[in-house]
Amino acid sequence: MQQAANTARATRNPDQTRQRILEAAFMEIYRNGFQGMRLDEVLAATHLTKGALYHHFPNKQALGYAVVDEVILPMVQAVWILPLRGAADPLQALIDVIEQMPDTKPPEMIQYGCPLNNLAQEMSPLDEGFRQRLDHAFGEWHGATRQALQQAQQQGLIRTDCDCEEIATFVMAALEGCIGLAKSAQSKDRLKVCNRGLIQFLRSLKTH
Amino acid sequence: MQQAANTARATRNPDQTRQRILEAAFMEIYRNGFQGMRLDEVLAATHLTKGALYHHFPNKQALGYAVVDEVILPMVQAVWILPLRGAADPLQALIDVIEQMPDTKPPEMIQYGCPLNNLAQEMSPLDEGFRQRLDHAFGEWHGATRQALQQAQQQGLIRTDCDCEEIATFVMAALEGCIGLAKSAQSKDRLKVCNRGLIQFLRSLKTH
DNA sequence: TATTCTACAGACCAGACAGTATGTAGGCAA
DNA sequence: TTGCCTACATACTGTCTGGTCTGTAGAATA
Repeated sequence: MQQAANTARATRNPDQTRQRILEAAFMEIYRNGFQGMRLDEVLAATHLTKGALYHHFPNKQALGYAVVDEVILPMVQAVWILPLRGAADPLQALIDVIEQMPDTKPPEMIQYGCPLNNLAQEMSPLDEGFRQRLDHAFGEWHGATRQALQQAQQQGLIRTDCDCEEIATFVMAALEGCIGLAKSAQSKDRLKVCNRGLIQFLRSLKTH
Repeated sequence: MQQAANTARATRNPDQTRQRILEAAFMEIYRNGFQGMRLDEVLAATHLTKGALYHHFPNKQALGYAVVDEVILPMVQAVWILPLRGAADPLQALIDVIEQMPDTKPPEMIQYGCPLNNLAQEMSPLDEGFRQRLDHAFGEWHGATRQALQQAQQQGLIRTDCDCEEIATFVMAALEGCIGLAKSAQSKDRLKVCNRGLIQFLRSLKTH
């Protein structure tokens, strides 16, 4: 039995359909994790059906991979990488991004944490495909942070004995830790307190 | 139909049976997350059956709660809290615990991360019962860390302008972040690099 | 206009999985 | 010894879920 389904179907737009699926899948993964994501929920959110989903993606895993590549990775670039580009004072730019985070992205960030880290923590030990994609995103982020630190170092803003590579790694880890702890407490205050510790660390790198 | 099951069944020991279930459930949760844990796998690991499990626990959720209270919480105390008790130099004791971590607890810690944080990240937004129990564990840990810092402060080992409460929170967050990043990379080296950053921060608190 | 292909719709299926219902053997009390 | 309760074993069920299969309307093509 076949009816006209949802009365008015706009002219075909497969790219947009695919994008809608990706975004709905992202939200489901963000809220429930990849294993917790139900394809039926994604379809309900998009008002699509199995046919559409399996036309665009061969299976659940491929959908998950696409969410990482096409949603999460660009998100990381927008939030953590672009704001550092071409900053006059790279160290201050980094501090600013961290300081403003609690207020620029609530309340989802507090409630559900960091999409990148969530998925990395869940899937890294279970699926090498996920791990590599997520680790690649961390790599991009790390590169941008390291570059900002190195520029600050060249400008004489931070001490010359700082290992920017190492510090960039630690900054990423600390940031994810702060977000994670705030999520555990479901408290924006916790995030602010935690971030203050990180900022204190960054300031301790400054040449006095 | 009833047979003697596994030939020799030791005399009844319900407490031990319960403990075996708890430990197997912990391992399953540790590896796959709570949502990913399959009761059948727990039973296979313990060579028990549904009857035993549902005799000791009313449902999967209750089993999860018990794992937090009776396995994970004691584990946190053993790893992060007891080593700080009664240390002559509390700051150094803290640094030691962090520094030795990569070598005292591999390779599971690298592969699967921190049981406490894993579960907190997965379940905090989804189940308030989990969240409260896990947040309580973080609270215990935080208290011990703060106390160590305050003692160090009273001993004149770290600066008086340090907010020990705040720093303890950040130290926990940074540690979980380091472990998480190492897990994402599946690399012990990453953990060492990351921890070095944290230790650098702790040393920066010292009175010079 | 006829044909073909794309982009879906919707019914269906098989396996997995939490939970239940029932039965029973061992130990303890009386 | 009898009766009872605890500590399990085992078969079973309902539901959820990823995935498949078939069908079809619109657009492109010839």
